Amino acid sequence: MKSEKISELTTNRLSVYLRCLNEIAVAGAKTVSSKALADRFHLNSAQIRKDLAYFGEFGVRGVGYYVEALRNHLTKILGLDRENRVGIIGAGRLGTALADYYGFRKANFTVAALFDADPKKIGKKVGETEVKDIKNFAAVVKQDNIEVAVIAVPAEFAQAALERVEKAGIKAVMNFAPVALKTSNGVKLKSIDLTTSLESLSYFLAQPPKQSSRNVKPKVKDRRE
Amino acid sequence: MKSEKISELTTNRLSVYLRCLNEIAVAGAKTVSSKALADRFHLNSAQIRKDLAYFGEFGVRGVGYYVEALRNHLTKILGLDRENRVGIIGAGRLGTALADYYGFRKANFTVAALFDADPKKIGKKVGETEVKDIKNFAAVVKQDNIEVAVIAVPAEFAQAALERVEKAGIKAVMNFAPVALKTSNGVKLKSIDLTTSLESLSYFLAQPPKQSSRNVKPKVKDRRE
DNA sequence: ACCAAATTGTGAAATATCGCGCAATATGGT
DNA sequence: ACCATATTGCGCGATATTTCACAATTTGGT
Ligand SMILES: NC(=O)c1ccc[n+]([C@@H]2O[C@H](COP(=O)([O-])OP(=O)(O)OC[C@H]3O[C@@H](n4cnc5c(N)ncnc54)[C@H](O)[C@@H]3O)[C@@H](O)[C@H]2O)c1
Ligand SMILES: NC(=O)c1ccc[n+]([C@@H]2O[C@H](COP(=O)([O-])OP(=O)(O)OC[C@H]3O[C@@H](n4cnc5c(N)ncnc54)[C@H](O)[C@@H]3O)[C@@H](O)[C@H]2O)c1
Repeated sequence: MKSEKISELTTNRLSVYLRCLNEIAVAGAKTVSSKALADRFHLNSAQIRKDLAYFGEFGVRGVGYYVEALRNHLTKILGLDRENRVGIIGAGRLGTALADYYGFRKANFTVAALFDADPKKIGKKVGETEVKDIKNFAAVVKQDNIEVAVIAVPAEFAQAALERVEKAGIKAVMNFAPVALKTSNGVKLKSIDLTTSLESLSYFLAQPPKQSSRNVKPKVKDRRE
Repeated sequence: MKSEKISELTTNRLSVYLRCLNEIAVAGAKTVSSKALADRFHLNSAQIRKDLAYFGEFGVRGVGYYVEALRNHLTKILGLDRENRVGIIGAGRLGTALADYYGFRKANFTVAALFDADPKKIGKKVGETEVKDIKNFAAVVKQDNIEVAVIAVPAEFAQAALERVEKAGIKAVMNFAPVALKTSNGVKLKSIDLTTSLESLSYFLAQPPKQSSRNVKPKVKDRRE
């Protein structure tokens, strides 16, 4: 067990490991080796052992990892053992699609409210979730114990939305607007940029990596998608 | 100009640079320096110069980069100078939200068709786009010149969808299902995993970085989101 | 014509991340 | 009890990526 900084690449992988452990648990296996886990993704087994070792010695030499025990550890490490209450800003196509995404619930996230500025949308329900006036954001956050914000408004309003979120004291934000946002200190911002992902695919089609021995054009490396 | 492998981190940044250049062009500036670009994101200017230098010497010493010229170069490098035709598999909440996402059009992507297995959805229209029977996937791909597939089906069907996509000869795929997919050689897969992103936020809330009294010293590193 | 200021392109140093290889240790068979 | 096999934890070298730092250019002022 080290006391080092944990890279986000590691925490992302922990999430993937946990998902996999859940499947393995359902399948009924009691233990799993780093090698067996590694084979499921295209990962190196040492990578997995190292990721886990940052948080403790969970494995048993000669045996592997006890599935249930490791599952519990990862659940706790990732903070999935307590409810995370979420507010989504922007009740548009994306915001409403996210509002009842089962993946939220699975990770112990509950969408407590949607927020919008459009009077036509305010007061409506999306599934179980009510659309509230963005003007009341801070109050609703306080009342409903919201700790996580999702920004799903058009790019030009995203920075303002973020600032509102920060003023309300929220420390974890997921942003879908294709724009670089500036956060204050201590606020964790995770941006998911579809445009960039798309354009990266486009690059691949435009500049396909050559297979031939005498390649002149650049090859694209392939890790970390 | 080097003849090295281009990392995906670089191509992602190119996309961000291009977006920024478009804004700058609208604002009317003729040239821009790597420093000015870097200040817009939280990037090092040398990083930008190096990213660009992989593809040519686009800058002028003492001056910077000509906005229009660089914009054209990046557009071409990223393959955004030609239409990319897209098929979305899964006409559910996410698939339909994506179907008329303006970010697609902006990057010169056109959604040619949605595909679903549900007879109730087949034949319906989502905006301009018709929902077609997934069984006819290969034929529609051929007829409509589809080059990019988006997988937006439940996780348990995603691998099968990918195999169908590969059989149809498609080389670029974006996947939203929270599952590790196996691709054949030469196929570019870009997975966007909301669950993992969410859980990474949860980790941050559960394990807040320690702060020393004077210095804000994040325990979790923050790059590459 | 010359100089100061701005700014690129890039080799080299600094960091960050990954993967090899192996001692340590648990298990099961004999 | 001993040995063969499995498999972890981890030091350390290998790769990948970022940042530094500076010579080389260009521009504009005098
Ligand atoms: N639709 C997609 O598939 C998709 C995919 C990836 C990213 N995005 C991005 O996500 C964001 C939302 O996309 P969308 O397609 O859902 O857009 P949308 O236009 O359907 O919805 C945006 C919503 O935000 C609301 N809004 C505007 N200003 C607001 C404010 N200040 N406060 C609160 N609400 C406000 C609008 O009333 C609207 O309901 C955009 O930035 C878009 O680029 C969309
Ligand atoms: N909804 C979200 O906000 C969201 C966000 C991120 C990721 N995802 C992921 O995206 C995927 C789709 O999510 P969703 O919420 O749109 O689900 P959904 O249930 O609303 O839609 C899934 C659609 O796929 C269709 N489908 C099922 N099997 C199919 C097959 N073999 N071929 C073609 N179509 C098939 C279904 O008929 C349905 O229309 C899931 O994997 C989900 O985990 C969803």
